[in-house]
Amino acid sequence: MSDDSKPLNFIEHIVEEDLANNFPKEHLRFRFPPEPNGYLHIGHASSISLNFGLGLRYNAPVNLRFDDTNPAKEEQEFVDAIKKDVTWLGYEWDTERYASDYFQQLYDWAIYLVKKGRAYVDDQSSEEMAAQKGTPTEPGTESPNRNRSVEENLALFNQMKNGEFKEGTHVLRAKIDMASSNMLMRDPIMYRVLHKAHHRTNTDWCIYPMYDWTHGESDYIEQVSHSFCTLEFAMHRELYDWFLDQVYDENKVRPKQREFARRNLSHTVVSKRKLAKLVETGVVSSWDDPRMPTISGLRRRGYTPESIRNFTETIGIAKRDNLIDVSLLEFQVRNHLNKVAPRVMGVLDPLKVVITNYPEGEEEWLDAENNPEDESAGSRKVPFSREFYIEKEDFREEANKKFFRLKLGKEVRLKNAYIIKAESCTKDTDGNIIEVQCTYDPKSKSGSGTEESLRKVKGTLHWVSIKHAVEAEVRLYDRLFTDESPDTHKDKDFMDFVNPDSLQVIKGYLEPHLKEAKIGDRVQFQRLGYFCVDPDSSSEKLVFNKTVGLRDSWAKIAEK
RNA sequence: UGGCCCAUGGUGUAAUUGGCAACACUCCGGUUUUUGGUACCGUCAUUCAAGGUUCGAGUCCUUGUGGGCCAACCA
Repeated sequence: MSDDSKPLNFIEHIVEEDLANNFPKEHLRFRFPPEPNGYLHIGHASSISLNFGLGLRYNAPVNLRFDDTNPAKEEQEFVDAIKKDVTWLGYEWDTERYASDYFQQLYDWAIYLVKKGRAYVDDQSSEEMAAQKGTPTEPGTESPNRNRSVEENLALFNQMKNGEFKEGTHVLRAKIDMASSNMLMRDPIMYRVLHKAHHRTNTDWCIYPMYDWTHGESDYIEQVSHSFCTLEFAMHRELYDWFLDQVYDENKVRPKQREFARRNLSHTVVSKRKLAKLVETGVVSSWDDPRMPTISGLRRRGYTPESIRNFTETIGIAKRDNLIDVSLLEFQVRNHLNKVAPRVMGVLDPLKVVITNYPEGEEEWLDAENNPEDESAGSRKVPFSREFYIEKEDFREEANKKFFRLKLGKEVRLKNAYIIKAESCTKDTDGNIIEVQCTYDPKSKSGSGTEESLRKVKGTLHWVSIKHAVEAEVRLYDRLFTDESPDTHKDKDFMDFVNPDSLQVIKGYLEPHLKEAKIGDRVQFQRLGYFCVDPDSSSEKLVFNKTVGLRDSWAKIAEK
């Protein structure tokens, strides 16, 4: 089911071309193949929506395959996290596969290659082999073990398998071409000895297949028609094809590897190794710290699956190097949250206001619209009283005409409430304003329909009645790195660019019904931004994360 | 010194495969607004350079220039 309303990316063009050349549509099959050695990040989101998107587009199955060939780095914890993230993003895989499911088949094929004289056991040190490998400009030299007899190779490989050798002493290599201009073709390693327990096969094996030997054959076993990976694997394609040639049966689908450019997001890093370092060094609290570009971090930050999917869709996929500005990502959350997040009022930097002509002890519950973008969201009641908070930055003793907020002698509308006028203010001994005294127009109540209520005043402020306010911890986030591309500097480490002020924890005062907010709830604090309830939150202590601010054109005017 | 890949506004992608350079974001300017939000309108590139083929080139060819990748018992 192809959707022609949108232009195709180059990957889709490849599939379309194959279809046009009579590749049977029902043989289309894709896969998303993460290594379970860390958490998924925003870069993976692109690969996920590419592969699963293709599945949806052509109604073809997509496997979730764990590339688990290195027990030294992989853990069940990561398998679970990856499954959770893919599901959360809204995709369904056809079958859950593991490269480790194919260890026996891979081993049998390896024996077959040995028998064909296409693979041999090498017992040199890695240093020796590296020296023989040559350089990109000079051909390598052949290993003295390259021409062992089949019998000897079989025997040695069997000993490797049976655990008779120590790690690092023996490998199985493909016999290809030590003079190839492609370094990967210079007799690459297929198996190494690793006396480590695997998270799924435990100690069944002590030899483990390398990526190149595993990946293409796994695609072949699963009959994946198109195997998409990132550009750094482009050189691997020749090897991928060579390994396939060894076992390929004409009657089966032959997987095709093609490469696309990894997506780079500005002001962050997307490499598991670097993300792991941020966690290990305590720069962030965990893999799901809301500042992390991981899927779990974005989830905790308040991002929606829709916004991430829309992001990957709009940035597309291509082959050139890129540095995607975070503003493209932020736009997508704002865009989605604008439609679905209930509006509430919260004051994060409080300044007390007293309405001198409002009866002491009185309170009234005013109607407040939950979402102007969505009438079905209904309304709620918000308590109003003589004393309330506004944001400090919303009051100035005096200011120019561009300042639409509260200033002495001028009027402003309190959202969903009354028009008030600032009469005077009091300061502490340091000269800081600590309270503003106002009068209000009792006939100006929002929604009352009176002439006064319809008066236009330039500014509208959010507020929270002090007596009714609920307190909450609010965590504000800034970009994790001060540089837009922290890991591309040859002379500096990415850790040098860590933003020391990426987290700010403050106390906020919220309208009372937020006491009922549940973990994961997303709201808009009007005029401030989108926030969500953090998992650290409890009935005793509310904790909110700031997802993203609203567009703020006042900030730009104020700068001038 | 070898091989492979890439080059379109500030950012990311398109361009019916040789036929008027489009979309989204950002920026700037404006309209609407009981969120300085949203929505809406408008401004912002002749496609890295130089040649060539062609009636016609972002698209094909050549040569440059610039960038990325390749020598882990990682994936």
